Amino acid sequence: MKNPLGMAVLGLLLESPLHPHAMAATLRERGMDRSFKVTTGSLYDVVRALMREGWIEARETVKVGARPERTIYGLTEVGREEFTRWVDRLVREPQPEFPKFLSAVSYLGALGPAGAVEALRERAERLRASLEEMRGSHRDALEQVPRLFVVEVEYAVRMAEAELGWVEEIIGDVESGRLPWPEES
Amino acid sequence: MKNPLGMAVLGLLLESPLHPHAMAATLRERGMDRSFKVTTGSLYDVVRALMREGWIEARETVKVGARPERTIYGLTEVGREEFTRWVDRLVREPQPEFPKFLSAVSYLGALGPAGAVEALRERAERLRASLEEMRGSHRDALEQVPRLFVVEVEYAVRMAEAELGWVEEIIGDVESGRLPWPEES
DNA sequence: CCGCAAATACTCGGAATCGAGTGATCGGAG
DNA sequence: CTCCGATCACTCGATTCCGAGTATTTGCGG
Repeated sequence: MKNPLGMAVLGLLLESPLHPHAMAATLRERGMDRSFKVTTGSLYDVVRALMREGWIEARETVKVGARPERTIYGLTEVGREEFTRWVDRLVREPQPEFPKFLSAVSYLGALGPAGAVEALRERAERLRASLEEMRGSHRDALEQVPRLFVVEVEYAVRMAEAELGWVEEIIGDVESGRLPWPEES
Repeated sequence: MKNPLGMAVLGLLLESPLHPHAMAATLRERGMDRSFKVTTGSLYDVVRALMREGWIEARETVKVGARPERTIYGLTEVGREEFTRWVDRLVREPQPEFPKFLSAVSYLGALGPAGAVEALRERAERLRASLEEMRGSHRDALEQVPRLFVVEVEYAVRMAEAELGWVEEIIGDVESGRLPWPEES
């Protein structure tokens, strides 16, 4: 059980039993798909895995019309405990992450000074747009629910701001020569 | 071709032809394994994929003693172009990322105010340690190579600082009641 | 000169991932 | 009342990922 989507499922079932499709729908409705990569395929795999571990259980299988059956899953006592343990662990222990931008920056040299500035400018632009959007949805959400339920957006905003700041600084450094390009290329 | 490790391979071959094992060794030596997830298994898959695309080619197969053969790969003209395109694209377009901490923070509520503060404190501690280490290796590296080749560490440091700042702020907010826990839990 | 840890170089198969596909039902425009 | 697109609910298999395993060789402490 390494897929964070499993954590999201447990978190949802804490409130009430659901069937997989409803889980995906709810996660998307609440904008949690910004925090979790929720793809249908993986979802069903994850649910099966949680069953195997005994953290959730099938409550009932309902058949409406001739559609595929909906199996409704609920949390077990163990699942409730594991959920907390899971959150706690991920909060406590920073995991090594490999964002694509980090990879790309490692080879920034390949773009040449002009190309690098060009590309970084575009990134900055896009970051500003995405920040705008995040701040908007955060404001909206705050009118509906307590702040605690939106802290993850505050975190995302903060990180995006930091990245934007760094990108702008590097653009400045390249243009001013504080970040020189070693000969050729 | 989505695996960033492919980009790292192209970047290395830009300098000189290598065999897979040497690629892994070089990447680790240079500390690039902080930017790329370099696992042997994936490496050989990635090399095969790059071959399929025609971005690299087998140069020679050397047999030393009774060890497994080493196949040495070199960049093709297409590969050289694709490398630049790849870097450019990843710099320009922010990709949606799903760091585990973001997932965890979404369910911070589950820990209760005291538990959350406890866990966040530990994270802060670990972040400070990891920052210390990154700053050290950045200083060391700067004496060996031009700044351009270490910008990715500057980025990583900046992001870690931002996260630490946010974590400390949230701890303060919980303790001061600026981030209240909605009833129960 | 003996043994054993580290380095060399890769293979293999199980597990995880995911998107495209399937086929049914529902709502509503005409 | 009938057609069509959206929604419902899930399955399937191709691809990717990766760690454990294999088998040799080199270096070196005693």
